[in-house]
Amino acid sequence: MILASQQNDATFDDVWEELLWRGLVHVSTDQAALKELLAGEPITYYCGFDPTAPSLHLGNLVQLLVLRRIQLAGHKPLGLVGGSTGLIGDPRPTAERTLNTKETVADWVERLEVQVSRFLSSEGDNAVRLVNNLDWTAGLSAIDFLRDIGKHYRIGTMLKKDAVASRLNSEAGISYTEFSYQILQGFDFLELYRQYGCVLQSGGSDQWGNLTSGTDLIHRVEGVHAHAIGTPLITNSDGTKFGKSEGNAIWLDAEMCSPYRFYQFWLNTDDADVISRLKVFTFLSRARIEELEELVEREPFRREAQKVLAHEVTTLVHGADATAAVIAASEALFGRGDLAALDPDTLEAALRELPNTTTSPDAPVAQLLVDTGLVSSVSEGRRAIAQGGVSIDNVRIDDETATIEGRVPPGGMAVLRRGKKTLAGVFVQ
RNA sequence: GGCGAGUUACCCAAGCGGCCAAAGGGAUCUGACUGUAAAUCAGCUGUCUACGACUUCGGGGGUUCGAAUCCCUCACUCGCCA
Repeated sequence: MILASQQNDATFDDVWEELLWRGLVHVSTDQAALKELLAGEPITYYCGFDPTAPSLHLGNLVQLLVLRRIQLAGHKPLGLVGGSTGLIGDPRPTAERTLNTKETVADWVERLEVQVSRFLSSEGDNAVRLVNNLDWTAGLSAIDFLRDIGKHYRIGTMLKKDAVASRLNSEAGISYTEFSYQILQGFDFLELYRQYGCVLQSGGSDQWGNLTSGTDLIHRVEGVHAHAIGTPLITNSDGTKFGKSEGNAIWLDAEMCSPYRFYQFWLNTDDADVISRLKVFTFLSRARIEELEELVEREPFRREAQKVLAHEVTTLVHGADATAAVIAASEALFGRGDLAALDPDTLEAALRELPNTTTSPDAPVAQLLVDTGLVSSVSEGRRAIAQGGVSIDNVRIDDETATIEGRVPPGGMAVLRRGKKTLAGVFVQ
């Protein structure tokens, strides 16, 4: 339903021009050749997702949307979930990864496959096809691997890849396992070329070394020029990391990041970033985004662009119904100061959208902060209260040891607030 | 295989027998301002049955009235020499 409403902007010559305008191309192979390729007959292309967690996050969403935009231009996407690469671990610049058990990885693969398939159409001639690189590596012996694939790799080239070089220059060093990662990913591309004629891989620019590993291998073995697109790292203009909220990643899974939090994350986008986010994360037309850009300029306090952004992306990830519910909740809770004026049903629905807890009348406020996840320990809760950062129904709590007695009647409910915008619901028995 | 250096709280990094729950910086969080913004200023930042107690300085063991600090050992990292 949501997929059906998506389309590329017809005012662009082709999808390549649109990708450029949306700021989605940071590096790529031959630009002229890519433009021609994407404007021509349907090609098969892919992007891989490694199971490093039970859910994809916003960084992965960028890739999913790149896949979707190219699919909308008529091309055939392959969604690869890295059942084998997830067992090895892509080298991070800082430190060696901890290996997960095979069972864990297999479980995460299943979860990611479900998520990936949600963002791509599975209908028509260019329906998405899900692939798992474990299928062509599980049976591969170490000897065959070294003879058939390893022989095409030069150590000098491998050492020069940024991911490897930075690790070699760090105290962490790098294991042979992670060092080999680039070969596995290169082999994936070759395998997909052989099986499906896949000639394009997209990924984050931090994956560039792994992307070219594949194009180089295909060229060497098959004599064919395959292509790669590296999307830019999404950054916040204030220098903080994008895609984090209070230090936690924003996950696509509703269990790991509630739709309410997800919506709030987008709503709080900085003015300086909101336009580029609209380009990357929504299917809104160029005309519509330019209109919003003007609104940010003219009436920043209305935050129209942020509202549209939050609405669009939340709908994309969690669906229209969930989005309507979280918007209603947000408006109820942030709308006016007077919560008492809200009708109970609206309030209860809003509180259900928040992290919430049911408690007895003599519960200490500091404990409720912990129960609702607003803080991680009682100490932190007391600290927050001491700093004047905690309120119930917009009445500030000034005593660290306060209980809710007298503040919320038995059978009642209340809004527990920490800071300006971290909220939870409290239901009293 | 040999030798040397190192492993401190979310990150970087001081500390080298008691005055260390551990300097400083970054980051987070809270307050003021505000648009549920940015910038700026101020404050907080181990846990708890909370003016006290308990657990932390790679793991384990030991010396000592007392250890992040000394000794032994294991693991890991970095460098130099083979």
